[in-house]
Parts: sequence; C-alpha cells; structure tokens
Amino acid sequence: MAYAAAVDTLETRELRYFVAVAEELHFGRAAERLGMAQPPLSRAIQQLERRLGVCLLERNRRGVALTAAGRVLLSEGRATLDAATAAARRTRRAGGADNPGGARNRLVLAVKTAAVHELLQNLLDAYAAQPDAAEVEVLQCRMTDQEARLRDGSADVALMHVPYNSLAGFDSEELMSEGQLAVLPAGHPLAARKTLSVADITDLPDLPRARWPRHGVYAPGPGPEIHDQTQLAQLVALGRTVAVVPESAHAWMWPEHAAIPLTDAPPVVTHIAWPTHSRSPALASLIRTAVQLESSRQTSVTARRLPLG
Amino acid sequence: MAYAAAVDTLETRELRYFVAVAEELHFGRAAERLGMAQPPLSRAIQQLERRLGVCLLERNRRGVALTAAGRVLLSEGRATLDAATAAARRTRRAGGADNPGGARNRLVLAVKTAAVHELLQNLLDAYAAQPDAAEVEVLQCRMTDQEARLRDGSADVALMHVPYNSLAGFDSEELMSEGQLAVLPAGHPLAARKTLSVADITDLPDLPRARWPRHGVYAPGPGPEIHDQTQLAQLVALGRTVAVVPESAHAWMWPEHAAIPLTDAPPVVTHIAWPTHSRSPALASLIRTAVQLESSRQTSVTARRLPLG
DNA sequence: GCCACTGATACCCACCGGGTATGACAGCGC
DNA sequence: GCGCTGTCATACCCGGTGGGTATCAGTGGC
Repeated sequence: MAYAAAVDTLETRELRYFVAVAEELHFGRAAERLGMAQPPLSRAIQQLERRLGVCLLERNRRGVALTAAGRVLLSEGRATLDAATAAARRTRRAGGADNPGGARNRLVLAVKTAAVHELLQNLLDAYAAQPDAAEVEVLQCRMTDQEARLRDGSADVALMHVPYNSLAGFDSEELMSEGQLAVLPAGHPLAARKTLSVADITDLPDLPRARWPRHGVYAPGPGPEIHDQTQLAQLVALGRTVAVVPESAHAWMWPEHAAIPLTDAPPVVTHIAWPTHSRSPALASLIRTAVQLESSRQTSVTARRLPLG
Repeated sequence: MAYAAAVDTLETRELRYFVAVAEELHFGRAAERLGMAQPPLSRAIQQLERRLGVCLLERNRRGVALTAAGRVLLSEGRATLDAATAAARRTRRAGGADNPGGARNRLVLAVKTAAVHELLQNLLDAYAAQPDAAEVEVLQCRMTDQEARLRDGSADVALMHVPYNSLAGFDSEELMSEGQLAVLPAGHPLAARKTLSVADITDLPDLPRARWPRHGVYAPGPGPEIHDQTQLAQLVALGRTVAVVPESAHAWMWPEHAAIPLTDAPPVVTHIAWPTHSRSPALASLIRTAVQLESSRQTSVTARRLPLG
C-alpha cells in the first residue's frame, strides 16, 4: 500500500535513460536520442548502478554490453515505462472533455486492420444500442500492434487473435474460434485441391512463406519480408508466396487468389482483451456486450467443436 | 520503442505523491506519510494536474474527492509504481552476488502457506534434479499475497489457486485441479453426512462463514474476521464456523475437524504463474519442470474430468 | 606512431523540489 | 456575531542536483 521512496523505487527518468543506453549500446547515440549530452547520461547510469548496487553494463574496450542484471532491468524498465505512459494517456482521456458526470465517455478499441469485419460490425452495432453506450473509436493496427497499443495506453480494449497475438498480461474473454485457409496464387497446382494440410504448404521451394517482424526484427529465412496484409496479398497474387489466414479474412481476397481450407492448422481464436486493472463501467459494458453477442451467435449457429492443439 | 519524455511520461515521484493523496484524501496526512511538508505536496499535485491538463481532485470545502480521471490515475499509478519497485527488486536480485556468468542463480517462489504441500515438494525435488537448476527460495504468503509479491517483484514465480487467486496480468500454466471439502466441527449434525452441497452450508445461523480481507478490507457479514488459515482452523475446531478448502488442504486438519466432500463446489485449479515479460532460463526451466511433472502425474493417475462452473 | 572514437571526469550554473511562514476560506461552538 | 479550528493554497527562500561544456583516458585501426 505505502510505496517506499528513494532507494526502493526507480524514477522513470532513470529508466528512460537506461533503456535508451541498453537499446543503443552506445552512450553517445543514446544521449542524442534522449536530446541531451553524453556526460550527464554516463553519470546518471553510474548513479543508477550505485543506487541499485548492481553492475548493469560491461564497458569493455569498444562499446557497451548488457550484464544479466542489465537484461532484467531492460525488460522490467520497458514494462514500467509502458505503464507510466499508459497512466498519462488514460488519465488524459478519462478527463478529456472534463466530463464532470464522473464516467468517461469514450473508448478506444484496437483492431487488426482487415480482420474481424462482421464481428467488429456486429459488436459496434450491439454496443451502440446499449443505453449507457460510450463513443467507441476504432484504432486500426498493423500486425500485432494491438498488444503495444493496449500496453502503452493508446487503446482501452482490443480484439486479439490467438495465436497471432499474445494475451500475456491482459484480461480477456474468448469470442469466437475459426479454422484457417491457405491462400495460394490461383494458377498454382495446389490451388486445385479441395483441402490442404499444413505440411503440404511447408517448405515449398516456389512459395516460401513470408516473414513479418516480431518486436521489430525479422526471423531469418528465404521468404520475402513484409509488414502488412496488403503486401502479403500482392505477393500471393504475384505467385511469390503462400499465406495462411483465418477463414473470416476473405475481406482482402483478390481474384488472383485461391483459398483452400487447411485441415490441420491450429484454430484462430478471437478474444476481446483489456488491461488488467482498468475496468470502467463503459469498458465492462462493451465486454459484456461482446460476450453476449458471441454466445448467442454460437447457440444459433451449430456450435462446432474444434480439435485441441 | 523510443520513450518520449516530459509531457508524455509521468515521474514515479509524481505518482507516489498522487497515490498517497488519493488514498488518504487529505493533503496533510498524505504529506506526513510521504515524510514531507504539505505545501510542496499541494504544489506537486497542481503541477501534475497542469501537465496532464486534467482535474484529478475536487477540493470542496472540507476535504478532497477523486474525479473520474483521478480514479483512473490512482489505478494506473499503483500499477506503474508496482512495476517500478519490481524493476528495482528483480534487477537487484539478478545482479545479487554479481554472478558474472550471466545467468541469475536464484528464484523466489511464492506459495500460500499450508497449501499445495505434495505438489510443492515434488516440484522442488524434480527441479533440483535438473542439471541447470537454480536455487529456489520459497516465499510463504498469507491468503492471496502471491499476487502482490509477484507484482511488486518480491517473487519471480508463484503457485496460485483459482478462483482464490486471480491470474490477471500474469502468464501461467495450469498444473492441477481438485474438488473442495467442507470442514465442519466434528460434532456438528452435518458432519455425519457423506457429501454436502454448497447450499447445505450456506447461511447456517450457527456456522456463519468467516470473512477474510480482499485488498485490505473485510466484506460486511455475520462471520468472524480472520487473516490466516490457522485462525480459521481454530474457529472451526471451536464450532464457530465452517470452512471450504481444496481436497489437498488436509495438511492443517485437526482432530476436531470433519471434512465432507462438496459435490457442487467449483474446482480449485492450481497454476504456476509468473510476470508477463520476465522469462529467464532458470524460470523457464522451473515452469517446464512443473508442467511435465503434472502432465505425467495426470496420465499415471486416472484423469478425472471436472464439471465446468 | 598517430588518429578516431569510445566512455569517464571536472567544473559550473540554473532550475526546481522542498522547507517555513502565512493566507484564504469554510464549518462550528459560544 | 465572532473567533477558533482545520483545511488547502500562496509566497518566498535555499540547497541539491541534473544538465551543459571542456577535457581526459583508454583502445583499436591505419
């Protein structure tokens, strides 16, 4: 309850400095990024190390390397800084139009661009019909940015797709589950098949799987590097790659595409997720709406049991 | 990636100050708790409000009240402060004996006192047999303190019991699931029954259910207020209350107790949980050991399917 | 050898976080 | 009514420290 000061707690300024140095592994560049001179930065890091009683960086001959403790602080520091900026953002939004009524009247919902479609539309419609509905702003995210947006306070709630997204660190409710399709160039021999297995489209020499960045870095491999769905769609149309997408992703299908069901791909499960602590009435209402919407849909449609893993 | 400064991010000092004021709802007492004088605290909060462009507190005639934005910042601020102290603690532990090898050699495992027993013993034994095993310190927690210990960095990993504990905000793996028992005074009429339902032991005038604090406050009710298992055990032995405990909690049964299976109580699911980002090799190895241990146990014992909800 | 480039040190200044004294204002008792 | 008490805000001062510039001290490359 009582948060101790001084020795036990780190200032976000110190964390910003350390994270910058740890990411750049170079005091000069880190200082430049921080908009300050190098000497005070060096001193600040030294003070931090002395206060923690721990060696964070190994300064050998040319450059800097992280120690084990440094790696821990980099990870924890990022999380703390995310929490701090999220605190600022969410507080600003909560007091935005200075609504004296007490309840915030706006929710930011992060979704992956070109995903979910009907689910999103149904959710927005159903929620808008609620008597206490807040205004919902839809924040379009590329790739798996919903996680970052939720973490840093840019969004209040997100639609996530497991296993593409990770729910780690968030509260969530499952909304729907669906199979996946292989999307091939229409002229490809495999495009004539009724169904495909994951093995059928793995390691095809003519169609290497595209690679997208996880946390900013691309995994090594033969396939092309992409960073959004449109690029992927074009590459498929050009006959350069094969894509695996959820069944409901037909929104961005092109005439040059052939979509074949994958019999053994892991199901894609759509969740509604939100930061652990925040649970405003408006957010709770949106979540309730989403869960009711999907449970009613599942009972009307024949519920299909999906195989596990 | 790049953490903006100044306007966008809050200093932990500001958050400490605001949280203190928001909890005390009194500048004088908050200042005293913070070990400082009241005027600079008032000024700091004003500066914070100006920087955020948001009104956090309503200062009406006598005392202070939180605005909606203030409530948001209280919750977000606590989370941020927890993250900051956790960063300091975990970094200190990681660099503790200044192990230059690179890997931290110690894990703190938070468990509920007088719970898990065999599972804990098996886990510690199995992990110690691993070639890369780190030293494991067992941190005994009362009630649901494992969550707080994990959040504030006092522990690296915890055994949690859903629904008593909440896994919100943590990564976790399920380890085992078990039914619950009603623990009655041995002489009580119901103690002769073979099984009981939850309804049977609800609202008994002679055995009101004990109340323990959630987040420091007791819910209202007729039952006695307790804060650890021993108190509960004694109250049952004295014929003052009835307890509901997991089947495996026989460790603290007394001769004066009678344990009757509850047919319709929700199952208690034991998870191993850890903070979302941290995933050191030692931690990963402990988690792997735990999961393997329990999956092998479940296949050797006849797996019992538990009813949902 | 020198040079380029790294991070560390030395020194100075200005800002601001914190202290004390006091003010403004509201409720309450006589 | 007036003054008392308790609240938070204001005024003012001071010292610590965060940040700047100039410079030093290693180290690898040519």
